[in-house]
Amino acid sequence: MSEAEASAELASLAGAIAFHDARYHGDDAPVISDADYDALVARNRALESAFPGLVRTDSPSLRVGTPVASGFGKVRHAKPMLSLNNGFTDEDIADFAARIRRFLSLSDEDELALTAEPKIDGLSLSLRYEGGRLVQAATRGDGAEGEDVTANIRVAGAAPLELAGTPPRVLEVRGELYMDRADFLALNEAQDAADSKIFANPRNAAAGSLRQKDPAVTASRRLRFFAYSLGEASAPLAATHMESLAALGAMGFSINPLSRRCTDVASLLDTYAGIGAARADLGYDIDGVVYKVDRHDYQERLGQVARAPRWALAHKFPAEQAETTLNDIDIQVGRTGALTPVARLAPVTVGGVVVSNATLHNEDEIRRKDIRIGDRVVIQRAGDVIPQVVRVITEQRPADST
DNA sequence: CGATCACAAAAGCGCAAATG
DNA sequence: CATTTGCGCTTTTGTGATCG
Repeated sequence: MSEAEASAELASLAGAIAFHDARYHGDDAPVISDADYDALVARNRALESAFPGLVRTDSPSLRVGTPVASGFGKVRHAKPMLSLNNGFTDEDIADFAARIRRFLSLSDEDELALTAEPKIDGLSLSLRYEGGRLVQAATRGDGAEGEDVTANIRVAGAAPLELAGTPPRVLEVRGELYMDRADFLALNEAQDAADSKIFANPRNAAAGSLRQKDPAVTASRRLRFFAYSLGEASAPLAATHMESLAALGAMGFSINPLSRRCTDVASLLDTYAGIGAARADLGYDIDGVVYKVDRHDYQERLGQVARAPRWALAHKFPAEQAETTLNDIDIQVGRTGALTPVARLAPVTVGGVVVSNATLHNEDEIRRKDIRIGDRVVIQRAGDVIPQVVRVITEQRPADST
């Protein structure tokens, strides 16, 4: 196919898809089947990938709310949803603050206020309000495009459908959807009683509840939401992060009560220690503390690097570790045919979750750590999910067992 | 020019829904 | 009813760019 032919077909596809979008979204009266629509979109995508130079500025693949083959629609975020850089040591935190001071050319006398707030272990959402009313709720997705979960958020009762006071015309509120530990345990008891599947942890339970096709199921789950930042806003709420949070609270959102404003690194670390000490009693899971530059004008000047803002840092809690016995090593065949060795472990509790498998990543990893069947090993949960073998403790091994 | 940094891609787990 | 697919979350890894 020539470029000219491709260009002409892309033009006609753009027109056709726009027409059907309008029928589907605007009047809720589609004139072709979903499958036929999907075929148009797929054709458009195929042509675009064959002729990247021909991607139109009005390309359907770039548009908001383009429905996909099945499940939830896609939503393109007005502003990208970023992730956070991580820090682990006190030194990382000091470096973070120093880097910001340097970037902003602040003198030692200039105040640099940073906020500290718990990093909730849930899923981030972007809630879009127009005229004070919720019009769209979307998951983070890859940061640029997420899933439309509006219908489920409407019934979840976690965030207001209508904002109190006089909100800006357009306001995107971002925050974390999560499930309380108590609600998680109660849900699992109910699931158990009904012979249904048990959820592994509150985050997965929240994610699963949100992805329900039937909003009635979502409505029956107790989901909660902490607002922690803004996306697109037709007018700023305040000049600082703390004041923005207060404004969000006044509009009807839950705001995490442990957020603090600090003016030096020592008090950041104090807050971190305090939140860490309170962690077990919070009622919900957190996996660290997030520091943010308080002043919005500073935030803007700092901008972002890669997919994370320069003005924020996640101070992670140390990974929880436990000791157990390596019973066996299996080779697992992945979806793409990749081979992954998996450690079969004597079950052990790490961070409230019973772990019996851990990834060994690849053969080199096994050799490097000299891991063999029968070893006593230390495992840890990296991040949230994947347990891994950190090191080998004992040297007592059955002969020749790799 | 070697070492570090940034970034994308790939992988795993748990889940829900689609598929066969 | 079992398998596959796709998503959210996270880390690892390979590669390319940049810095000293």
